[in-house]
Parts: sequence; C-alpha cells; structure tokens
Amino acid sequence: MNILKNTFGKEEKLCSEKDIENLYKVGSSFLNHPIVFYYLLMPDLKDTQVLVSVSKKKFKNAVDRNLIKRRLREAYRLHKFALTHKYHLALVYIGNEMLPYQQIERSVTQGLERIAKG
RNA sequence: AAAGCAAGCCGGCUUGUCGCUGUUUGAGAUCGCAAGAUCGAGAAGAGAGGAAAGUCCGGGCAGUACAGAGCACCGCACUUCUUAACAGGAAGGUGCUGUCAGCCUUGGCGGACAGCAACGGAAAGGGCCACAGAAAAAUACUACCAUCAACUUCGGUUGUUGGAAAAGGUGAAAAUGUGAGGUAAGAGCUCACAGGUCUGUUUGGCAACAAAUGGAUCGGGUAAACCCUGCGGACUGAAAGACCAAAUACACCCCAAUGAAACGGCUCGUUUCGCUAUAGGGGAGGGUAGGUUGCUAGAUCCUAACGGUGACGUUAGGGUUAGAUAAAUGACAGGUUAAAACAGAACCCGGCUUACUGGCUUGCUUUUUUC
RNA sequence: GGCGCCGUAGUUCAAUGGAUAGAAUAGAAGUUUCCUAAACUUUAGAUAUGAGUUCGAUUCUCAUCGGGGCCA
Repeated sequence: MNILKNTFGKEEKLCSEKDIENLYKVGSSFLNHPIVFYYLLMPDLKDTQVLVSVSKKKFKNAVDRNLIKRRLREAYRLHKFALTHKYHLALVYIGNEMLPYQQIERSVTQGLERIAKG
C-alpha cells in the first residue's frame, strides 16, 4: 500500500485538447447527481488522466468554481484506487448550488465504483 | 459611558494527518571514455486582495505604420500646483443650497460654518422651445391713441391708414425691477436708485478673480442637441511579441539509374510493362501539436529628518523570491468566547468606481453620571 | 485577459426630448353556441436599477446590474 500514494500530480491531469475532444465524442457517460462522469478505457496509459469542470453560467464567482473543483479533485485523490484499469476521465459538476464536501465525496465514490465494475 | 455621523487602519491566528505549484539542496538511477545531460525519493523555506472585481481613466512595455502640415473622427474644459501620466489628487476662485447669529425691516443685505458643482462660448451662426397663450425672440390678436371715411338716437358705432409695445395671467420661461417725469397714447424716451453684460484705468494676487472708478449697453432658455474656441490623441493589445520544433500532408530541390518482369545455366539478344512517370531515400521551407521566453526588483514598500498651507518632493536607514498555463492554498479533526463578510493573481504599475464581516483609532453632535 | 453591442407589456417589435408610452399575439371577463373553435366587446399588464442635464427623459450624460457577440 505504501507504493500507492494519494498523490495528484501533473501526469494525472488531462490537458490535451485532442484527448478531451475524443473523450467527449467516443467515451461513455452517466449521471450520478450532481456529477456527470465521462470515461474511456485507455490500457496503454501510465496513469489515469482526469479533468474537472464547473460551468461558469451556474457559478458566477471564480471563488465558488475554484472551491467546487478543489473538492472534486480532493474526493478523486482520496478514492482513485477504486479504479482497476487506466482511463481518460472527466468529472463535470452540473448542480445548481454549492454542496458540502461529504455529499460530493459520496457521489464521486459511487461513480468510480460503477466505472470499475464496467 | 452610550448612540449617531465623518475620516483613517486592520481584513484572522494556531496544532496534527493527507495532498497541490515554484525555488534551493539532493540519496540514487539511466546514457556517456570523459566533460556533462536526463529522471528523481527525501529535506528546507515560500505560496492571492483591500478591493486581486468592474474594465471607467492614465501610463510603462511590445508589435505594425509613419517626410512635414492640414481636414475628418474621438476625448477634455474656472485657475495654479502635483505627477511618468491622468477625466485622479491638493490648494484657491466663482456660483448654488442649508444652518447659525446680526442689521435695516418684512424681504433684502453683508458675515461665519458645512455641503454640492461636466464651472469656456447663447453678443459667430442657424435649429428647437409640446400644451396653454396675442406673442416663445424683434412677433402684433384684442384692447389703447391719432387721422380719414361712412352711419348716428350726437353718447358713440363700424371700417381704412398709421403710432405704440405700457394692459391681457397663459406658461417652466414674457422683453431688467421700483418710483418720478414725459406723451395724442406710450415706451430706458429721460432722470434717480438697484441689478446684469461688455470694456478702459488703478490697486491686490503667479493666475482664476476681487475692490475702486469711468464709458457703452439692457440682447429669454437650450451647447449633457448641432456648432464655435482652446488643448490633447497614429493604430493594436501578453490570445502582443521573440525563439525551438515531433508526426503527417503539401509545393520545391537533389540522389539512386542504361528501370522492372518473363524466356535463358550466364552474357548478348527478344517480348511485355514502365518508357519526362510512379514508388523509395535525403535536403531545405513556412508552420500545427507541444515546449522555452516575455514573467516578475518595481514611477516598489516602511520609518525618520528636512522643504511645502497641502497633494507631494529630497535625503538617510531598513525591508522585499506568488508566477500558475484547463490554471497551484484544499479535506478531516481540534484550540482561540466567535472566525464568520465581500471575494481568487494571469504582463506590470498610478488612480476612480462598486461589494463587505467584526473590530480599533481620531474628530464632531446629543444624552446621562462623577469631580 | 482584451474589445465593441444591446436591455420597452408574458412574448415579438414600434415610438423627432413633448399630452395618458403604441401594435400584434398570449392572459382575464363577457356576447354568440347544446359544448368547443372562430368572430365581436371590454379589461389588466411594461421603459433593467440609481443619480444628473432640461420646464419636461424610453430618448441625452454618468454609475451599477444583466444578456449575448468577437479575438487563440
């Protein structure tokens, strides 16, 4: 277990525009309120790559968007070993109001388990 | 002490576990003869604001354009100062509003204090001023006065021509106001007092302007509608700009080369295909993904002294590593009586505006208590 | 990050600075009909917000709020 650290470095972030387009076009998706999960199996990857998104229309202030993104990232970081394979993954927050960390964490956990089952 | 108003300042701290982004150091690993290059566990220390916001002004910086001048367009507008610059700021002037006390007196005067002002020109020009009103800028409807004509109940009535701008109470605004003279009736037509505008002189002030005095004049408002005058402005913004550059494709250049296959043991030879082509290799090009740079020490901050009414300036001493790139500060459990508000750097500064928790300091006003 | 544009009834659009902001459609009530539709009559409903200029502001100026657009 010591080898599997709860890190979240640059290699685990999805940055390439082409990969993002491909994920939204080809990848599967489902809703686990208040988060939409997009995922695509990528067996050759070294690490699963993740992006986090919050709509500017739903949250006007940059502070609120940052806080939600931080909570999503934190929840993913602590529970990413639920995944057994490597994926491209997108977490899109579509809720209309701020939720506390515990609810977001529960939603992320359930979503990751569903992806791991296939 | 409490309440209210105004100005200024602060804009949480801290313990533990896990994690993020730079900087410094770095066990060790890989490549290499070496020099060195790449990766890198761990450690140390740093890591959003007073508004980072809105993008409303002004600059730096960068690129493009550019002989000079003018027009157009845009912006600004009392004066002086401040500054890199400004539509910011300081001081002053003028005007308006409010409060207070005073004077004459019943609506004015000058004074103190506070607040506000996009505060050049309407006497360069044309335009507009609804409704109402005779009339909205040099206009004439009623009424007034004079002359003439007609009629006449001899009181006048009606009409023509002319004078006049006093009366009409409508309007947001009515030809400067009051009084007297004057006249056929009237009129700044004349006079006195008061007021406004333009202008000359003297005094004070750097200036705006103020005071005194002389002359001319009485021309409504609107420039935050057009316009005129003066001053300023080239355009575009870090998604600017500079450098390196994978794969693929494209147009260009070079190379191999007396091509390939079949008949045949081989050469020559013959047949077919190709025959200036295609395919292959290489070069260089702009340039995509991506990367490096621009990229954080500055018109910088604090303190003191001096100069200045002040904004601010000068000198001295001290302090000061955020620099990300789908974008770094979070999660959990506590402590601090409570930690809550507005809110997240994106090239950098000076202002303005807007949002806001709790508290501190100073000044003013009111009430209460004690000396 | 930067640059320009626009906010009028529930909706789509008008309105030289000038009377009570107009039209279509949607809504409500009524007439007609056995009932509905259509038609007809009536009615309610708005200048994003706050200041300023002006006698007077949807219009002009400033600030704030909101919406959508362009630049890789």
